[in-house]
Amino acid sequence: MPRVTDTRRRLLEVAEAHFADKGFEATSLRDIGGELSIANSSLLHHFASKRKLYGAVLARIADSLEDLDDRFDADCRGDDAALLVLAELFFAWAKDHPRYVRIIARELLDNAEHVESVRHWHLEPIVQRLAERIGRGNPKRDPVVAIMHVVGAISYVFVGLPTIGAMTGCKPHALLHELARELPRYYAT
Amino acid sequence: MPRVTDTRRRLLEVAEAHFADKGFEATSLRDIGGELSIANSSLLHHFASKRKLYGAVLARIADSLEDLDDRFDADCRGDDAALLVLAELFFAWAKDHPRYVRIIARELLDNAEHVESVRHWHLEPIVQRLAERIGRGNPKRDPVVAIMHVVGAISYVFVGLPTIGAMTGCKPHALLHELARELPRYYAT
DNA sequence: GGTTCCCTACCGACCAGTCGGTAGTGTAAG
DNA sequence: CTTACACTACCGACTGGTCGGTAGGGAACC
Repeated sequence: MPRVTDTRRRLLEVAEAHFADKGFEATSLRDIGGELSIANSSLLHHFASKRKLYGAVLARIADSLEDLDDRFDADCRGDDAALLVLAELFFAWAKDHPRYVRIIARELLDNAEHVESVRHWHLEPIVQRLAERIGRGNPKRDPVVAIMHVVGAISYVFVGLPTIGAMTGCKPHALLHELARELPRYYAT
Repeated sequence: MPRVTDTRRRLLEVAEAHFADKGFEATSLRDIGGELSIANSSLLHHFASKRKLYGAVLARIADSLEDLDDRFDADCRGDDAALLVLAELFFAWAKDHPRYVRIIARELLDNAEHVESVRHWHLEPIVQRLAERIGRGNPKRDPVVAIMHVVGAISYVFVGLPTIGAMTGCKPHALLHELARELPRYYAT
């Protein structure tokens, strides 16, 4: 078990930013190391390969997703508006971790590796418990479709925010505020 | 104006598939040409550069988007449920052109170039007319947020379909059918 | 106190391979 | 003869990854 040195932590942070910005393929190890004035050979001393480094980034996302799941469990207790709770919770999570949202979106697009990462994230049980709980509160909606709808709409908005802002002339911050305000209109029981 | 030879058309088709599957960076000209047993230098005879080739793919998407806009104009005449019309129309479009959906999603993620492509697509006036029309029918919703919501949710579902299907054990086709059936629940006035 | 040994962290040089793109040649059709 | 299209043979730039080597800090031994 390797000690988590400071260098390793900083490399992870920089790598996360680059992967979120440009994706796995378009990011070079020299870019990442260069930002911290570290030779790529030194980077490879901390992470055995580019994929391992990427895996470490994905692992942090998985942890954060489990936190989110725990929070949903806590906030949902005795509440039948589970879908709205999920929407508001996921919105807040996306606002806190826009990079994670981007990386997940890229992972969905590069379906070559998605199976691996999905299994690696232990996501199936989370989604299934989610679906079960939401299905209980909203018997008329397909719970899986509802989850996709919530996560998809919110993720897409966060990913496309700068583009959409530039296109419509709206301030990104104002758009986000409006979306948050209107979530009940879409996801109330 | 170059004549649209058959080779050029086929190259465009293959390029589109590769760009949608793996993205711009991860796609090599040799991959594209190889699929048609054409040397990469021959490919570069038809398209002066990789970016130009990608640009040609984007141009086809722009054409298709304008068609979609025209159809929206036609279907919307005298209808105040504009948002639902948009949702159903976009759903059908995405089903017909899943590759386009993926390429647009990638374009949103790689915001380095998005400004260029958005301007290149003449998308601003389309979105603005859309927003105006939808704002008229749904005075209580922010029209821009509503458009993002529709396009985002549907796009994300299409992009993530194989992953989501594998995760939940649902058949992708069934999920799509359910989503289409439930659109009014989310987007009726 | 030295000496020796090992360890982690880091480096520059280098590897084989791939990338987008160029130059020059051949050839079949109009 | 010209034009369009395809080829082979390259090029320089860059990629992830390997290699041998080095600086420095502890710990064990004489």
